[in-house]
Amino acid sequence: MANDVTIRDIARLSGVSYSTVSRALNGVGRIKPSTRKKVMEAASQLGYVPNRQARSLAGGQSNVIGMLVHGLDTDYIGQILKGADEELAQASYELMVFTTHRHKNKELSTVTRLMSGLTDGLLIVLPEGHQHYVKNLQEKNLPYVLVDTAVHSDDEGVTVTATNNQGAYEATKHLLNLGHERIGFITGNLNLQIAVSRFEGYQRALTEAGIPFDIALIREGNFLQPRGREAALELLQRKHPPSAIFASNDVMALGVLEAAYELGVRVPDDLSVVGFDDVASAEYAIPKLTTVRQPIYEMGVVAARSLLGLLRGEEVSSVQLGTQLIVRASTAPVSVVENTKREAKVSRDDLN
Amino acid sequence: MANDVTIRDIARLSGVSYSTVSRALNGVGRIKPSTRKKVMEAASQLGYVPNRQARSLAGGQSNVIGMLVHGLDTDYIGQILKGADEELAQASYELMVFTTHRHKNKELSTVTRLMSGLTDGLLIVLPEGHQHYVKNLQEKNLPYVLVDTAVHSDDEGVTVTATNNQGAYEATKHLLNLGHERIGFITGNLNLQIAVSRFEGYQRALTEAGIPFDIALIREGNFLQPRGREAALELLQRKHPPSAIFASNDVMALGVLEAAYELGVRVPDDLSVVGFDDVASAEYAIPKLTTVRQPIYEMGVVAARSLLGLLRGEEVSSVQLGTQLIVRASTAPVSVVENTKREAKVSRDDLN
DNA sequence: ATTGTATGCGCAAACGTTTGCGCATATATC
DNA sequence: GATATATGCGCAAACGTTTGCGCATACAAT
Repeated sequence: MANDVTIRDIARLSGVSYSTVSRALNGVGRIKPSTRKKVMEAASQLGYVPNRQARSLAGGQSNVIGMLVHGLDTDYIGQILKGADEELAQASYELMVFTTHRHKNKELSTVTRLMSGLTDGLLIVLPEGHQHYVKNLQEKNLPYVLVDTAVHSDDEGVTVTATNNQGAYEATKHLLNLGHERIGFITGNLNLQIAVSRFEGYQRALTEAGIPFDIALIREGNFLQPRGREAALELLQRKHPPSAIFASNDVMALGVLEAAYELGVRVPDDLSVVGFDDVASAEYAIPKLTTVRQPIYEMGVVAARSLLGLLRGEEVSSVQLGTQLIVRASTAPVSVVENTKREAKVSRDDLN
Repeated sequence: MANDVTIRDIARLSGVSYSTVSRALNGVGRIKPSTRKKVMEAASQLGYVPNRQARSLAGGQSNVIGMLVHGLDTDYIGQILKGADEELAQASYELMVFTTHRHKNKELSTVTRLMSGLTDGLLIVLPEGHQHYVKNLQEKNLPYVLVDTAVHSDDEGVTVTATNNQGAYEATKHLLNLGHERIGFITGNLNLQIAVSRFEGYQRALTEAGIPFDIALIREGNFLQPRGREAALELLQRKHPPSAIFASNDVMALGVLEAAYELGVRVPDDLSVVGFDDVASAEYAIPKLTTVRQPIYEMGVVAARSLLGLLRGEEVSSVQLGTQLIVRASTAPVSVVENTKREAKVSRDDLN
């Protein structure tokens, strides 16, 4: 608020006009290198900090990137934020976080209008409903990148996603390699493309192994822990329970561990459990959770990098980042006892 | 960027001058109620969204609140953010998150200068180093609220904190009531005032119960999980281990659970464990963790509310929010066996 | 030497808003 | 009914920046 140094102050000190100062600072237009140097020195001597509002008002860049998230309560968002933040910092962009739930009752156009001008570009991390924004943003030609969001057609924009299908495939294969044949699966919220992809990866691995897909081993989940617990309770209390459960995310997998603990089912002795994401608590779980690491931090980094590319006017294409199976203590070879028990029961259970 | 509606458009539609529109919108200055109504209607009809940069440039408010955090990787920050965000949303303020680590190499004045103008006020959530900012902000008279930060003198500003001392006191008392007398304690990072407060609360409860403070049961921690595990391993492998361990935060308590698991020490049968914070994973832990719930979400809410008060020019005083003991499954009465074993060994161990 | 062209820089308008000042009208006071 | 006061509104300046345009100057080509 108080006596901040402006480009006029720099102009006075360096003996040029303020428009020259602007050009020197931004490196645009013709300017004599020596003049530029002189101006830059004066600027740093005075400790000049550009006024972002004035800059953006006058049609320049605001050097602020907006990030649209639905809420801030998950570790998942935090990681993406962190990745994006650190990448943007290097390009001296500030990051502004907007939560969308708060605007629920407002018009979408309000949100986008608010942001154009305020921000130079947007990182959109919305599991659903992004379509509503996209059209608006394109009209305003505000550059944006969709993070962890599957799109239906290419012209919805640049996306950064993870190999959900492949990750689930590999996790399932890991269980198959351990000798598991009856593998329970708890889906995510199937409205979300990522949940569908993971489910498909699971099915693909089974098919490839020649194991018939058994609908009785599938439970629909919602990515939340209580549902993971309930689903696991159901699966484990069946006459012929699975020897492994693959949950579509770690939080639900923790619910599976909880259910197993309640029922006295030992993990990994009696039951192998696999999650997805590799959130922090996956490593703190007891036993430590085998999971598919999703490079969420890197997704933030890559998304930021892509957006910066768009801002520079470059051609940017969508990116899919690889997932990685992290084998910890919650998976083990299927026990022989379990195995024979299953063999004996299999005919009866099939009627179920 | 594109044809946004400005106050001049509203002026044209409602047949008044644009300065009248500004006054109507902001509710300042004299204006005829009927005119005001007319303007407001025109504004909403056109879907007007104020241009924040212009507003702030012209000396008005930006309606943006900045939040200063050191990083975004913890659930803890996420909760505060969420609380502040939702409170600010109601007052139609936007929240802009700045991470400070990124500015490490820059001058502090750069950060504060950047923010004045861009933001109307600041929420500062920095466990340490806030002093450097405070002076700068006061000079610029940018209102701010310090969250979860102990200050040394009142004129450092308004703070919102939790009753760390009392919370630790109650947790310790809970263990004492269960019959525990040898209670291990893992401190936080003792550079931080909150860690010191928790330690003092622990000591206060012991003193009050007439139990001598035993330095051998104290381990210095750092609020991180691996250190919690190591500290617990040390304590549990003593000749005469404690029957309970109180860790200064949940993450370290999870480390304690891990250590107990590794050593085959059953929780809560052989060892009671208490944490502090009540982070999400405290409830997912096995067994579910008894902990001191810190109202971090509410701290965000209250901090935002306080800041809004400051912006309105009100007199605002610092707030201390209460903590709450959440008893879950990781604590139990000290076992008789354990008890007798202790009695028998106590003389020998005292030499240690 | 003269013209042409490239280069360097300044002037002023523009971005959308707030707000002090002044003018006109309405209301109150005698 | 004249004067004083309150109220409602418009004008224009200001906030700090970018940028199109135009003017000088330098250098190259003729």
